[in-house]
Order: sequence, then C-alpha cells, then structure tokens
Amino acid sequence: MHQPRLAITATRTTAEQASSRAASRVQVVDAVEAQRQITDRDHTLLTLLADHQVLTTEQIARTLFASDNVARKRLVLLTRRGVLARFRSCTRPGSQSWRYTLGPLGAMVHAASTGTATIPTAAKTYERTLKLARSPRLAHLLGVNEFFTRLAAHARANPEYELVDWLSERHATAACARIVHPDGYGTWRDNNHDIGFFLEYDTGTEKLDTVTEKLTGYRELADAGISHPALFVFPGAKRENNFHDKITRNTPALYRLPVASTTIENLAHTTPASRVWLAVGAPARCDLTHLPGPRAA
DNA sequence: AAAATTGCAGGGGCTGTACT
DNA sequence: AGTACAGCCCCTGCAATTTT
Repeated sequence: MHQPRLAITATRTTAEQASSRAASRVQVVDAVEAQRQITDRDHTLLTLLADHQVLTTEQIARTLFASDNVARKRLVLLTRRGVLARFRSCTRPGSQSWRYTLGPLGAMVHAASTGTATIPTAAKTYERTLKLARSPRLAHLLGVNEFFTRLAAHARANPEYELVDWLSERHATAACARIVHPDGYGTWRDNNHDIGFFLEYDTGTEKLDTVTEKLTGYRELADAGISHPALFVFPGAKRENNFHDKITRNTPALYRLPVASTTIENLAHTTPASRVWLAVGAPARCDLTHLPGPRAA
C-alpha cells in the first residue's frame, strides 16, 4: 500500500533536485533565451516581485490571473525555468502555500528590463531567496502584500475601482524623505476620486508605545504638507482599542492627524476597500474612500 | 505571393494526489 | 475532510515552414 506513495515522493524530490542543480548554473545567456518566453503578464509579475519581494500563490493568482489553477500552472512552469524561485515552511498538519520570489533568470531579465547597471548572478539571487525564506520579517511582508493584493483583486473585479499606486516600504519611505517608514503607500481610486494612504501593518511584536510614536513622524510629514491618512492594521481588537485610547487620551496633538485602523480579523472575509476602518474619534467604521481627511488644528 | 500545414506555448476546466 | 498542488485533456493563438 505504502510503497507506490513513497516511490512517487522520491521521484518528485529527485526531479526537483535536478531542476535546482540546473538552475544554479544559469548564466546571462540563459536569460537571453528565457526572456523570449516571458509574457507581458510575467513581466508584470517580475516587477511586483522585484518591488515587494515575495507573494504567495493566492496573492499572485488574485492579482494577475483568472483562477488559482491557471496561476499555479504558470508559476510552476516559470519556477522550472528558473524565472521564479519558491519556498515554504513545513507546517503540520496541512500544508502551506508556496511563497514565490524572483528566480535567477527572472532577476536577470528584470534587471535588464529596468536598465539596472549590474545583472545579478544566480548565486546572488539564491542567497537572497534563502535570506528571505528565513527572514523574521517574512510574515509581516506577506501580511502587507496580502493587504495590497486584496485591494488589487477588488479593483480587478469592480471597474469603478483602481489601485493606482502600490509602493513598497522602501519606495514609500524614500518618497517621503525618510520622515516616516510606512509599510506601504497606496492610491485607491473610487470612480474619479483618489485617496492616498500610508499603511502600517502591526503584527503585535512591537510595544504599543513604539507604534503610537510613529504618529510623531506623520505629524512632521503633515506639517510638511503631506497629510494622507495613516492606516493601521492590528492583529486583534484589544490592541486596536488600546491604540485608540492611547491617542485620544495621551496625545491630543496627534489626535488631529487623519489616522484610522482595522484588524486582521476584520479583513479576513472582506477587502480593505470595505467598511472596516475606524478613524480616531469616529463613532463608526467607514470604507476606504470615506476616510476623514486632515483636520484643522 | 498566398494558402495550408505544422509545432509550440498559453490558458481553462476537470480530476487526482499529498498531507495530517 | 479540507486545503493546496499538479497532471491531463482540449482549445486557441501565433509564428515558422511547406505547399500550391
């Protein structure tokens, strides 16, 4: 009974190892051949992965594909070719979605597409993938990307919406002169109404004081004339309540900032565009396009 | 030169397998 | 049982090649 199952597993492992060995030897000349078979959508995926580092199968599927199944097939093919790389942890019981990132060929092709001075070597890309797979910030990164891919999927399904901008932590931080270090920046379009926002994705690992101290940066940014709402996502309702209490009681100057929050639980079965946002001092939650703007001091 | 054929890649739907 | 991945089959589109 058990023999065939073991044999299948052994065969697959051997094939994957062979594929991995082949991929580790890839050179720029292989990227020249590989780029011939890369579609426009693949290029979009490479750009997303270059900007946002890692996306799960579901996140990629909902952002770029018509179905999970089609996405999976394409992702497997691109991984076999070395365009993508993937990893996941061993979780028991059940299994974990693959986490995809740029593979050696994908990194080379993307670098060439964007005019990057040096084409990354395969070894460099694998080193980067390993570090990413073992990074303590991986869950946080995937959480942020979950937020934005859900928005992107909502826009794909509803023509009146559009995720106009999705900036990574690195780009968003650079865009606001490193005054704040948001986890992302987005511009959400509802018909013709645009709203820009900063995302702060809290996984509960920082002290709440550290989280609220971030508002000082947003105060500074607002004084400089940039006053997009700062959206905080908390792991649970208790921490969200404490956050609101802390602001309204202790820091009235910060209270005037356009700040709103929600919880991961609130987002679990809906999109970030829906009525999940509780603005500081507001009596009820509102949707993304109806967040309060900056208030008079 | 135009039409027909061939080969390849991509995509969609369905189903099977792995895992506990 | 539920979730996630992968194989199989079929169809479509495109480009290269061959035939008329």
